[in-house]
Amino acid sequence: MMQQDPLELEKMIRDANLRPTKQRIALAELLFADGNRHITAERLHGEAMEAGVTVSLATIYNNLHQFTSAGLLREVVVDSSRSYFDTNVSAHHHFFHEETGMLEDIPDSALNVDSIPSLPEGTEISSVDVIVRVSNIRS
Amino acid sequence: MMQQDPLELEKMIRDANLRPTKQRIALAELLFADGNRHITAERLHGEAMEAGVTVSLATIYNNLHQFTSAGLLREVVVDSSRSYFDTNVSAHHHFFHEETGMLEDIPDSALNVDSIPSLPEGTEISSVDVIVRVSNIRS
DNA sequence: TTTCTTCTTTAGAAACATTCTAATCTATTG
DNA sequence: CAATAGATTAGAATGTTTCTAAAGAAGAAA
Ligand SMILES: [Mn+2]
Ligand SMILES: [Mn+2]
Ligand SMILES: [Zn+2]
Ligand SMILES: [Zn+2]
Repeated sequence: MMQQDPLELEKMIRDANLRPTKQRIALAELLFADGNRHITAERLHGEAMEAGVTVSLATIYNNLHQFTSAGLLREVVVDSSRSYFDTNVSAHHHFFHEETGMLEDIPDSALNVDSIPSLPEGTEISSVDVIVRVSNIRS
Repeated sequence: MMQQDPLELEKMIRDANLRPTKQRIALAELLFADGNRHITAERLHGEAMEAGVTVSLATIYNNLHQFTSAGLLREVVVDSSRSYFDTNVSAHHHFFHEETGMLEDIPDSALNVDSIPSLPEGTEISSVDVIVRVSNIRS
């Protein structure tokens, strides 16, 4: 994504059939203005507060899901107690830092999933998610 | 695992430095007697009730975590709202059926993760998890 | 077996992330 | 501006998991 221009963000929001409200624009700026991000609802809420934007948690969740439906975000499942949202919607996989809870992209070119086996009868692939869980080397 | 003999289950429990209580043995039977399983806490609780074993949810969680610590189970993260426990602790990956929430093993031989990229500085791999999410083909 | 200690189970409360409700507010359109 | 559809919000509710503290059961010692 990597948009900075508020006008481009507004266009992006409109193109998703959403109204460019104050809150929505502010969240889009936090999410998309500075390159790729992996963020939880709670952290986005915290950043909005820090940025002086008062926005409720319900609105955070509403917008994260609406952006996800519009294909502007994807949800990454790495933790059974929290949802992560990824501004990089192109094909790629992740390192998950177990100590910090941080997600880091693995470029698609750097990891090959070969020979996916025959799928269960009557099903089609929805996505293939690879999570490489890493932890700090204990000395 | 695939043990059936209650005595073997008791030995397994003792080897994990746990006491073979009524509840623990009953849960071990449900988990390990009939081959590999992928199960949530809530469903295991339901099965215990059906089997006539009264056991609290707290005990279900206690034992799932204790079995996991002992290497008898592993936790599989596929859903940001529920934990799945897998009786197959050998290296393998999973199909996740999005409609039903069921997990299915992919034999390790049937899927290769090649060329794992260089890890972030100072980290080591804890695990590599591949989830192939599948859904029913919509006709 | 009795006693002692440690581990285990339990009900219920608490924690926590997420979703829902329904009232209020705002953007858009005519 | 008026009308409408969409958005935001506080707070309640939900669902899963964990915690607390008390009672119960298992193993060890005598
Ligand atoms: Mn969600
Ligand atoms: Mn857990
Ligand atoms: Zn990513
Ligand atoms: Zn499995």
